[in-house]
Formats: sequence, structure tokens, C-alpha cells
Amino acid sequence: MVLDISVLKTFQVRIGERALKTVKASRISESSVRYVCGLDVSYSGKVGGVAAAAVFEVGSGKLVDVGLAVGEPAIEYVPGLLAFREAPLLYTAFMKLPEEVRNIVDVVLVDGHGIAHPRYSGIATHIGLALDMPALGVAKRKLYGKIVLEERPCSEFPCVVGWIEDRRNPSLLLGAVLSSGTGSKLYVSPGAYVDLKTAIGLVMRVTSRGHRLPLPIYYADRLSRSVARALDSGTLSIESVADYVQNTIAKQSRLFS
DNA sequence: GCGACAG
DNA sequence: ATCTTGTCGC
Repeated sequence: MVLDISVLKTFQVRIGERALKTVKASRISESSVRYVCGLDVSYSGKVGGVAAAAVFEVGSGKLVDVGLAVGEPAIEYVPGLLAFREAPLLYTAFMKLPEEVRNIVDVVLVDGHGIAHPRYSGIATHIGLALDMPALGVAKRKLYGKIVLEERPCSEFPCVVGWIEDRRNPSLLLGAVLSSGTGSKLYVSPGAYVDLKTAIGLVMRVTSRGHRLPLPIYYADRLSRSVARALDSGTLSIESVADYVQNTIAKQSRLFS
């Protein structure tokens, strides 16, 4: 089937309009968040994509549970349309979590942008609206917007070193640029049901020195990647992925040191 | 026309 | 995202 890019973009315009409204009134505050779910996808030559949903407890700093989904990505990668490729797999991974775990998740962190997107509908926006849950994006590279760097440098890490403003509406702040300390930057933007200020605070709260990515996303990244490679090498069969996950949680200290 | 372009 | 050797630095 041929994918009609213009149709998908039109759909995103509506998604984006909705998202901008939800982002004004945050459903959560930084202090009310106890559990954060990180979402990421890795690719394997044999089974396509492997998505992981890693639930992280802010208080203890520990991994609580993990959901996994394996399958072919919906479409090829097109800048701006990442959500149509990866969101279905991420959504499935989240739903693989036990219901009692899903219900305690306060906010979702997605590898990619939120409203810092040409149509204000990055993958974190799609996920947040689909799950009807606060979601924000954490990207390693810029996609859209004008980067305005802060005058004053900062010494504490992570910290805000700049902002992402909308080229078509400079008074609208779409996201923030954070620095992890080693000079590596991260782009944070609200996805849905959370404002920028809260999003920044949350990311800083779950990011530890030594790791560029917030821990929930870091865990999701490491797990999805290890599963993808294990499936490729034949070390793991697709039927025993569930057991592999449980085993992984048990010895997380060894895998995520 | 030219440059930008998440994962 | 993924493909990959050696190499710079703590």
C-alpha cells in the first residue's frame, strides 16, 4: 500500500490543535508524580521493531516493571511522521504491562519530540492523546523550531541551556534545551496534558549524572536493544521474550550499571 | 531553488 | 534507528 503523506499530515494538524490546548492546563505537578514510564523502540533485522515500556519509581529510583512488543513498524521512517511508524508498537508495549501497573503510571516519557514539531504533533503527542495520559518528549536532536540559547551558562546538571520557540509564532515556547553536563544536549517538549515547566522539572528529576537520557527512557532503550540483539543472534526465541523480561527485571542491577 | 530533517 | 575499527580520555 502506498502511504499518503498529505493525508497523514492533515491528520496531524488536528492532533496538534488538540494537543496545544491540553498542554496549557497540566494534569500533573512535579511533586505529584510517583511513577514514570519510559518508551523506546530498537530495531532488529529479523523481527522488525522491539518496543519497551519501562516503569520507573521516582522515590526509590528503581525499575518496577517492563512491557514489551515485537513487530514490523507500520511505515518507513519519514521526518515528521515518526509517530505513524513507532507509536503503534509503543502503545502495544505499554498495554502489555499489567493493568495494576498501568494504573499507577503518572506520566509517560517518549524518545522523540512532543509539540516541538511542525504540526505540534510529535510521537509523544500521539502517545499522550492515545493513552489519554500526560506524556512528554525527550529527543536527542532538533526537529522543528528556533533554538534560542540562554545567556547565562549553568554549572548544575542537568540544566536548561536554551529554548525552542515556534518560528511561525515566536511568542509560543515549544520546548527546552537541556544539557547533561558532557556538552550533550537534550530537547524536551510537552506531548499532551502537561505543561513545559512541569515537563522540564520531571526530566531533571529522573535524570542522573552519568546518563545522558532520563532513567525511564534509558531503561527502555537498553532493554529493547538487548532483546532485539538477542532475537537476531538466536539467543532468544520470540516465544520466550516474556521470561527474558522477568529475568531482566530481577537482575537489573547487573544490566543497568 | 536551497537547506533542514525526531527515530 | 543501524552498519562498524580504532581511538581519545577518565
